[in-house]
Amino acid sequence: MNLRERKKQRTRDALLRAALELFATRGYDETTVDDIAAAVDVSQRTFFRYFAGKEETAFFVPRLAEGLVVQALQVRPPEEAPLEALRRAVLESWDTINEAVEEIVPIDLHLRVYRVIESTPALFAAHLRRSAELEEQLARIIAEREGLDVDADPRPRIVVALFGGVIRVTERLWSAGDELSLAGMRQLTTTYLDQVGPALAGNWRTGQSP
Amino acid sequence: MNLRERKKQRTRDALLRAALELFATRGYDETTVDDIAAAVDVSQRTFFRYFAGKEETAFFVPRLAEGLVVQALQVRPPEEAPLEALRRAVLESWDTINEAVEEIVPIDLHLRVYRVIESTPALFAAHLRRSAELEEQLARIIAEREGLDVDADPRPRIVVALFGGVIRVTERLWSAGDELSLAGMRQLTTTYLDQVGPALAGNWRTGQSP
DNA sequence: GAGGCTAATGACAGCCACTGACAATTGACA
DNA sequence: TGTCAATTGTCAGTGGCTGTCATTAGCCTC
Repeated sequence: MNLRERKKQRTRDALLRAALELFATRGYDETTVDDIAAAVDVSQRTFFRYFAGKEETAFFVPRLAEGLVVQALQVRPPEEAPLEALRRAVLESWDTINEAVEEIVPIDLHLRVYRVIESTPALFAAHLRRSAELEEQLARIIAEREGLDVDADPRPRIVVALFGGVIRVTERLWSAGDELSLAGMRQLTTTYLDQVGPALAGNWRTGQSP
Repeated sequence: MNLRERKKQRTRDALLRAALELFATRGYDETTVDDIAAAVDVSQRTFFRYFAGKEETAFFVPRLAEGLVVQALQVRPPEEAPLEALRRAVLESWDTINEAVEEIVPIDLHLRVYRVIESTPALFAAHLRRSAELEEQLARIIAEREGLDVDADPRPRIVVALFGGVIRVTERLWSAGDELSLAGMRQLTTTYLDQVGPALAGNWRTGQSP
């Protein structure tokens, strides 16, 4: 990589980290693009040459994570039931996300930013839209695994929607609590996924609440 | 209602209809607030005195519909299982939405706008966020019906997430097709909800696809 | 290693959503 | 009818984002 490329890379990384740091400390709405550019000492115009918008910086890590989940699901053995495959794919991807990102964005910084995403309406909305797109991809993979036509059979999308719903419920709970670690998230996710069966079983009022 | 109030009401309605009409014909991003204000012959500033933002006009009907769903769920007999109650509440609310809105916004206009919502990234994201908030409300009602603490027991939120997921899958499919009527939506919804059981049943590969 | 080429940057102007402030208008009501 | 308050228009400004064009800076060749 020549000097020019290295310089670009450094500018991009600096902008990214400056943006995330500002979001985490000051808040998303309270951070202007000018602030970010100023922190790296480049013009605002340069920022927009590296990122399509302010939002894009906030979703840098989630974007990588989504890619990992898709990859992980694709290599799951096809004998696994859909929900099982999804569960393992997600848990697996969290094991690898750390090393995949740490050098560009410290994972702790991302966890702080994640809280901002969940608590900033504009970002939360964008997050949900991204999740919807990811779910569409996952549904297609599941359909393929099962040898189904995703546009003719609703079951793949339904299962993925259920799975995604549980994940989102977990994310909300996790980001609202104070156990902000990957381990905590992992823990919560498994216990919540274990509740899917009970939640869909007949009568709640006879059993015991967890 | 005195003259002043009537005038305000007329301005509000005119802005709303002008906005929706423009969105439906020209597209959301291609419509500026100035366009909307000009169509009603008021200043841009006046538009913002009636609506918090451009987005708000697009979600006028969905907003009413959400209220109807909440109401409908609240009066469902508590013996009904959660999914059954949700299903009936939604179908019921669609029966009433027509008369509740028709005089302000023709339902056909809304259906055209709904397509725009689904196909415009910014609006779709906002739609998902609104849905998330609605689901939170529904989960609380379900929890209450079942005598559970929504923050201690994940099951209400999980069931509602599943239900919401199915609804969203149907909405997408419906808005992508060309059967743009309430009846069509209703039809799709019931058939999809009927697929929840099969989707969660053991092995897909043994049974027949619908 | 000087000079030409191209990619990256900065500076500037402009659009659009949205907001605050203030003055002008217009309905309400005594 | 005149006073008061609510509604509106105008203007100026902020922030996200884009197009344009001149300038700068790394790259590559002779």
